[in-house]
Parts: sequence; structure tokens; C-alpha cells
Amino acid sequence: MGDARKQSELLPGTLDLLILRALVPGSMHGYGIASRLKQVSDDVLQVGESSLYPALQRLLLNGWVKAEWGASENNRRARFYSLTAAGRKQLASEREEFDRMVEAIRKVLNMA
Amino acid sequence: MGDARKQSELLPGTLDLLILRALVPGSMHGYGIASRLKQVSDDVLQVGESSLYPALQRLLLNGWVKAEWGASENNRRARFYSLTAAGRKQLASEREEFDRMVEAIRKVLNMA
DNA sequence: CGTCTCCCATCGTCTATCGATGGAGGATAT
DNA sequence: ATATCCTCCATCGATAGACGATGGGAGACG
Repeated sequence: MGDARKQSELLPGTLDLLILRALVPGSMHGYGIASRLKQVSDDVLQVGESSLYPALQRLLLNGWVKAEWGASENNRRARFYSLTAAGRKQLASEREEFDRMVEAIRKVLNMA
Repeated sequence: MGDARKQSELLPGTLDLLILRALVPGSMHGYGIASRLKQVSDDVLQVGESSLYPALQRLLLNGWVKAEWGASENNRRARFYSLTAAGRKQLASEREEFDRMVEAIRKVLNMA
């Protein structure tokens, strides 16, 4: 009873931003990206694989990340994604836009 | 060319929150809500009528706002929306969830 | 060998935002 | 008085993004 409906583990529209940001320190495979986001956000951001991989395809298509096959730490086959120059630009742009939006929403939430 | 694509004037998933918050000071008609959001946010949040009215229907259906016909300041026919008790609860809940999300995203954006 | 975990990926559904469009009615000006 | 503008309501169709369910291959480990 009274369970707060949790329909989304994510703020829609921010997934690309999060993934791009996660790749800044270096290339990672998909599973690792999801784990990292969950860890850094203290379990708040839980990106399902069915959200993650479509997003990665999107990013690839737009030329914001590139991918190459390699072996994971545990010697398993994995696809490593990394930022392109365009990806870094996009990241900066999306970050600005996000800040702009959050700031605007804050103004509304705090208005008289 | 190279025009920064602006696909959304809003952070998806935050419109209900914004509308509910706008109604806290008192009842308003739809057009007024949109104007107020735009004004308070310094023109950042531009809610189109085709986003606004479906959202209001949603809120009505969920019992978070109620509506009654009246006359606007300029003596025009208008529908005034106002918060219900459930709406106030929902507002508090959505606000918490929003803060939680933004905080989590911040952690990611600022990580090593 | 059987099972677990890692890691990839797709399909179908659902929900939400948005562009386009339409209309009623008071206000304003010519 | 009538044309036109602005306010305010509302719906429809397209598009996009997140999610649940599902499936599979390939090391690791008992």
C-alpha cells in the first residue's frame, strides 16, 4: 500500500549524457558502463541493458563513440566503447543544456 | 548547417512536476500556467499547448488537479485548474524524486 | 558436464513531447 | 459593423526514448 510508483530509474533524456561522461576516463564495455553508473550514483541510476544497448547504437550512429572488440578483464569477449572528438563536443553541449534545464526548473520550484 | 539541434524545450518527465508546482499559489488557467513557467524560468521552459493540455488531462485523470470553468482576467471563458490534496502529495513526491535523480547525475558528472 | 556469471543484442510496448491544426469568443481598430 | 487579432481551449499523428522480456555465446568453476 502507498508504494511510491517508481516508473523510471532514469531521468529520460539524460542517458546519452551519462554514457558519454562515463567514457571520459577511458574506453569501457557496456556492462561495465552500467555497473559504473550504478556504483557512482549509489544505486540510484540503474540502467537496464535494454536501455543501454540501444543508446550505444544511437551514439555509434551519430559518431560520438566508436567501438572495437577486445577481451575483458576476465578474459571474456567484449566490445569496448570510447569517445570520439565529436563525442567530447557533444558531451560538453549536453552537459550545458542539462545544467540550463535544471537551473530553470529550480527557479520554478523555488518561486513564490 | 551545424545548427545545434534543439529537440526539446523541456526535460522529459518533469512537466507534471512543473505544472503542479505552478498551481501552488492558487488556481490558474492553462495558458496562464505556460506563460508563468516561461516567465519564471527566464524563457528557458517553453511549454507548447500540445504538451500542456495532454498533461493537464493526465493530472485530472489521476485526481491531482481539479478544474472548473470561469472567466479570465480579460473577461474570457477559461478553465481554472487547482491542486487537490492528492496533488499536493504527488508534488512533494515528484520533487523528492527529481532532487534524488539530479543529485545522482551530478555525482556521475563530477566523478573522477 | 552442468551451471553461473559476464556480456552482447533485439523486439514489442508504452508513455511523453511536439508540430500542425482547428475553433470559439472577447477586444480593438478602421 | 465587420474584419482581424489575441486569448484560451483542445485533438491528432508522428517521433523518440526507456523498459520488460527474451535469447544466446563463452569463460569460470564445482
